[in-house]
Amino acid sequence: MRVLVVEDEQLLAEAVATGLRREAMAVDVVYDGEAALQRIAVNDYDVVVLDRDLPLVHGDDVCRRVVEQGLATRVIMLTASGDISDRVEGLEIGADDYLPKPFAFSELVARVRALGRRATVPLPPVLERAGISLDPGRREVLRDGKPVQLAPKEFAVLEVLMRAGGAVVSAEQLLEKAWDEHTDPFTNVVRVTVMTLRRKLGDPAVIVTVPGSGYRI
Amino acid sequence: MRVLVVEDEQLLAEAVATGLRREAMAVDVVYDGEAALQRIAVNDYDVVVLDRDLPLVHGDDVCRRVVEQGLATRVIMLTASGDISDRVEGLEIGADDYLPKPFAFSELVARVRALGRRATVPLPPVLERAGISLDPGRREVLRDGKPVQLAPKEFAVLEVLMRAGGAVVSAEQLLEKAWDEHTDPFTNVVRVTVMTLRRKLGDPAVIVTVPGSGYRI
DNA sequence: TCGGCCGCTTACAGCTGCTTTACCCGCGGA
DNA sequence: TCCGCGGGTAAAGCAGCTGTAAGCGGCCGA
Repeated sequence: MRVLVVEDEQLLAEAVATGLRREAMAVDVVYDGEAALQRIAVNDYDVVVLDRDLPLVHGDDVCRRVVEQGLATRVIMLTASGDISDRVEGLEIGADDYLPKPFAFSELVARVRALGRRATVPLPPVLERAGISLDPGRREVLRDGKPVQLAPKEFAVLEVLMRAGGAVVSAEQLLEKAWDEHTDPFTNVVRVTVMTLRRKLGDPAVIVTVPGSGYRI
Repeated sequence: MRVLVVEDEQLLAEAVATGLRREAMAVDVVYDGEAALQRIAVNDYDVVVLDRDLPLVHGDDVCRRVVEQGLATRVIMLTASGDISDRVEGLEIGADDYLPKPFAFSELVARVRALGRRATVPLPPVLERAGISLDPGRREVLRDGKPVQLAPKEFAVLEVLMRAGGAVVSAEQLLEKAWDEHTDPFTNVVRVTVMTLRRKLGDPAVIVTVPGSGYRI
């Protein structure tokens, strides 16, 4: 879990950071709103622990920016006063949680954890065709239900062919999608890779050659 | 909801108690720390409203005892000052909430209610997969039911892998999620940490490497 | 203050897989 | 018949990835 702590009071900021680190979280610390915006732009945080009263850029504005950009990042606002109106304001701005100072540390940990749990990314769908099942997320290929061990390049080529959905894919297109741009255009790699792929996938053949055009599943 | 109010200033104690009773809570009142410990040992309170400066036994000690005994009881500390040093101390002791005097009564009610809710809704976000059980709250890992001792970094890496739900996680992603921004991008830590993790988790292997891509559970 | 654990780096060995090279076959047209 | 071309296959070299050992500084608890 990656966390950014934004708090101008350095003593408190460090205390919070070390505490969270003890909970096995990866914590960055900044002391003003401007630095916070920079870090958020660069890194993909799960949770931002955000003081409201910040130098340079106010905490509310930092929070708004996070919400505007549609990031998966969650925000916990810290505020000096325990006023209820503050809480309502904070949630209106788009914070996901709100914690009045002074707070119990265990409380903060629990809330950071709860927010981090929400940020789960959906897995990409499994591609199926002609007895082949290819799972891009798990990097796993099944032939008639049996796992097949593929090298990275082989996997990449098969994935391109599967995504083409039965259409013919030329060797040039395969080079373009499965290799980077620095490869020799007169290379033989595609033929070799397709060959090993065919061998590993076994009979009956799933990759057919379309003479003069390319390959197809 | 069962509440214990511990406050040596009898006038204030009774005022708080009647106020909470009006909110349909069952409230007991004691005026010193020793009496508080007795009551806590006997009754199963949802929330304890605890003054810090108490006769006989200090509020901090009462709070520690509650935490040590692993009770479901939540503690709200009432502190005379909203001082920074108080806050930092509070982090260590383990109270669930802090309220600086003087406070608005509505605020106290809101917090007691919030804590009571949380007590009834225990969060069980235990991650399970492939014979591994990981409890983020308790920072505890079980392999086939047997506890495994992990260093914080090892725990963080395992947590990221578990949350990925069987998807492949690249070394870069692990760096991103389990380390902070001060790490060298060309580092070798991931490999080393994964190695020690594998060693500690024992056979059969749960973390498999996907060549060229990363790791997967 | 000391010892041990933790996190990290460095160094290295083994090996896998990518790529090139070379060669094969079959086919169609001159 | 020969030649060129498109395509398949085997082998080998090499680069980069991966696992592992060893060591070191720092922090924390005894």
